[in-house]
Amino acid sequence: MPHELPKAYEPGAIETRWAEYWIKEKLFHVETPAPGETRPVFTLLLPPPNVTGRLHMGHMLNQTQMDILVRWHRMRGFITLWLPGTDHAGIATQMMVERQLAKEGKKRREMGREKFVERVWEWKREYGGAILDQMKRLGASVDWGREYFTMDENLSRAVRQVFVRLYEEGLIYRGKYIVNWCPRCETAISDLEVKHEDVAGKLWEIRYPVIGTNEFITVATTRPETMLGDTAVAVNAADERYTHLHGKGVLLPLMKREIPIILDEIAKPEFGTGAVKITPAHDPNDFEAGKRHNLPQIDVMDLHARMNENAGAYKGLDRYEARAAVLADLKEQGFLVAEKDYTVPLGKCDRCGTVVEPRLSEQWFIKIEPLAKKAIAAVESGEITITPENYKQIYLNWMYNIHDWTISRQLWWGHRIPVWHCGDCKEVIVARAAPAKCPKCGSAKLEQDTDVLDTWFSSGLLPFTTLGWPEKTRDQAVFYPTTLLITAYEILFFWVARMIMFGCHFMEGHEQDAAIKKASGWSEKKNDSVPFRNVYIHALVRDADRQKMSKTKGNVINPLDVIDRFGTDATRFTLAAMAAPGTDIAFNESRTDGYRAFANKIWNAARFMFMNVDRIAPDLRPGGGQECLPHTSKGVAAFAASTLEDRWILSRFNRATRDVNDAIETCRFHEAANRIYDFFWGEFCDWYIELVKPRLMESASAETARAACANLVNLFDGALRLLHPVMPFITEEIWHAVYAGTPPLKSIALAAYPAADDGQIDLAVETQMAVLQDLIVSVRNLRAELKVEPKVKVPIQVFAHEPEIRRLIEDNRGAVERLGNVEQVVFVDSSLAKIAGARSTARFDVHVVYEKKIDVAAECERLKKELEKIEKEIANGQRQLSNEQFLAKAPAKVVEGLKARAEELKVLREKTVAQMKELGCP
RNA sequence: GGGCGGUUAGCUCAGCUGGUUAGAGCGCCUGCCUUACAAGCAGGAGGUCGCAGGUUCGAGUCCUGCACUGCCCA
Repeated sequence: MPHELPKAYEPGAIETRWAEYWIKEKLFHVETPAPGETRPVFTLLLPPPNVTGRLHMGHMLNQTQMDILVRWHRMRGFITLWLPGTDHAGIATQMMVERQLAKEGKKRREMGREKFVERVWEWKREYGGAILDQMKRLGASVDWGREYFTMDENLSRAVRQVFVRLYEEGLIYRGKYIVNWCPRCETAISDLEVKHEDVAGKLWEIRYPVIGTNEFITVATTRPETMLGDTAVAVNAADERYTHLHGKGVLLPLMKREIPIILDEIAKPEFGTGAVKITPAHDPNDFEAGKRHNLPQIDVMDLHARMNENAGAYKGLDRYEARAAVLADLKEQGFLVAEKDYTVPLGKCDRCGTVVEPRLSEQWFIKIEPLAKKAIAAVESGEITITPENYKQIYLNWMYNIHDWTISRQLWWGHRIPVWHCGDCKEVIVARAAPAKCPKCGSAKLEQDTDVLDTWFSSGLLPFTTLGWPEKTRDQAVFYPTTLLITAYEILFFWVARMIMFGCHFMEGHEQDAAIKKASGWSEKKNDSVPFRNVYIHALVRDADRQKMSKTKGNVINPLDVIDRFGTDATRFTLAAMAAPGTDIAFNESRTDGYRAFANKIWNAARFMFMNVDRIAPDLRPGGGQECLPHTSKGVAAFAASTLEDRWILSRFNRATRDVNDAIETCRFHEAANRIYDFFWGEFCDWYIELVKPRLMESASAETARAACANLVNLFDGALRLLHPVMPFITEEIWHAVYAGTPPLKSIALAAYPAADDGQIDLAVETQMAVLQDLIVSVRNLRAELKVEPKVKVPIQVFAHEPEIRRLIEDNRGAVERLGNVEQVVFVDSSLAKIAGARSTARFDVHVVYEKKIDVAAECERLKKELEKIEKEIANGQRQLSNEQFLAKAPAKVVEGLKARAEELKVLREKTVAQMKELGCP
């Protein structure tokens, strides 16, 4: 196959083609491993995107990181399972479909539950796969054969099972409490779904007449409309201002209702007037106070937060209209004492932004404490690790202060609560399947509870329900606990914490297949009930100005747009390279543009390689496929290092390999990405390819050329595999081309990931190469300074301090001449430091022989600066070396290093001073 | 009110357990179409690491306080 690659890399077509290929070939499908399997396992659950969702940058970051880890493990020979799916997203989906209906002039309630739910399913079938289709563009190597949806029958069955078991264990209860009620969504929501916000508001002081006196008691409130439901006024027992009113009552204005003055801690003497109104049906604190004092609960609003019949004359008004009306009436009747500016904390519905109304209603709750206990233990004991570590404390703090969880939602879309109510005897029946008749009275008049469960209730179960629970399956034995969970901080409580609680509870006693557990490196873990061994929390993606992306601000960056412009690989690389743990990512397109250039660089390096292969050895293949498999091979086995640059690049490759593996292992994606970038561009392209060129030229012998070509191909193959997890598309494309379209495996994704061979790391060679690089850079630098015409080759003089340095330069004079644009290298026997326009290092002096006069003033300026730097460093070093404490306490390595450096600095100073003198610098 | 972060080059960010000379990308300046790549090559300028103390032989890195800034929770 001739390797005719276009001159510039065009990601679009290539990426689409491979994305389709990977799916069509089912490359990432994992069959259930049979008993006796001894390979290690890596399991990852994709945080299920919301079925109504569209891919955003957060997803892309999340999935890029997961895909890097997944591909890396797969290439290292792990049985690697990445489970994709979507979440039914109760409120969001229902809202979406209601909006669709509204356009047709239809209403949910007119339609009826059954028809509505059918309509949602239709919607789901039509649009629900959008986000997963978008994911395919990213190259996420998930097992599409195991895709799930939280409303699937098997997962729904598991949800019912969980509900019933928790109920039987006394961990689910039903009761009338104050909950967060969204009047727009017409449902209760959990604490976590309420977003708090401070807004400018008012504090009103209202006076209530004390019965049997001429006095008034003044209360302060931010919500005057709720006074219609007041059932007491509270004062603090210790507050002497009110001692004389103990035991008395007040006449509630507007309602003309007699209510008591009670003594309760809820009244803080230092706050406002020290007296507070108590509205048990509309405030969580008042609700508790009401219970303490056996107060009636008067609900004055309906589910739309409109005033109801208990609100007397205000019936039918919206809560804010009622507020205005109440205030006007109070003012008119002389009860309004004051109106002050005040910052009011408001709770808003996370989903729709409506101000939440604390509402008294009957709901289902989970008694969370027993579950939380196990979830705390799992993290405290280290059975689950959380990275970065500060999130561990955040998680624990939340767990310690956890409240019971409202799990019922007044929605139609979701898992309907498996509870039936007997129409005759009012018996409550909790069952896995619909009962035919009431077990208590035998009545057949049974009606299922109308509520559904919080979406997070079902997603909290996914780590085990996706593996077949409640059946005991082989999949569970192999893949549970999952290895890792990668997610954003935002859902640490919503999802991560709940998975831990449910996992530790329902999988208690579970044991992972012992051989696989050992092979995977988890022998030391004692608890196999946890849903995952590790949690990695990644940062938020913000816009280039560090602003949080939001639709209202209009600063949302659509990853697919970025992909269209720069390619998936470049976008993935950007996210990887910027993903330092713990800091948010300010997504900057200029970065992506830079990484597109990187892809282009790789592309052109490949073109260079192919150009030579086609000419010199068209039959050449990397190591006969040796490096592809097995997964235990190390280094670049087929590389024949015959020259300095060969030994150098081999050493650098192994070093990079080692660093990259370490970095990925610990989720330091930015380090992995940068390391590969530096190696590929800064070492392989900038130096190795340039150095190897002479051996590939027509003038070289066929044998030499073929050997050089083979090295190039083998190294390139290794570099592609090293890069593959981060840039899967371009690496796949070139890899297939390297094998002329007939690779030993279906995909580079199945080839072995490079492992470092310490035997191929050679520090001495790296040092030698550094000297040569230093020399070449010095020459280029001098040429630029002397303004030598770019095309003119000039001779250089070199003085080497030591014979071995001289030998090194002699042996590689060709390289110096080529890369330094040098006509001839002439060695001299004494220092050149004094010569104007020479460069000196501790190992050599170099002088570019060229007539043009140098700019003395500029050169003096440069030397002066350099001398200052040297002097400063010398002073620093001397201070330390003359300090006995330092000599005694610092590690020998540091002291020796400093001494050696001091020697070098001395030489450098002498040379610099000499040169300045020679130039006649002031 | 409680908790957690951040402040390093013009911009966006690295800098792991304190150790010789603080790095990258982009941008900027100079010069090059050197037959892989102008999405490129070569060279260069640019930082008292927010401020003030402290610990240490040694601090961008650890501790305390302050300033500014962001986020989460109630």
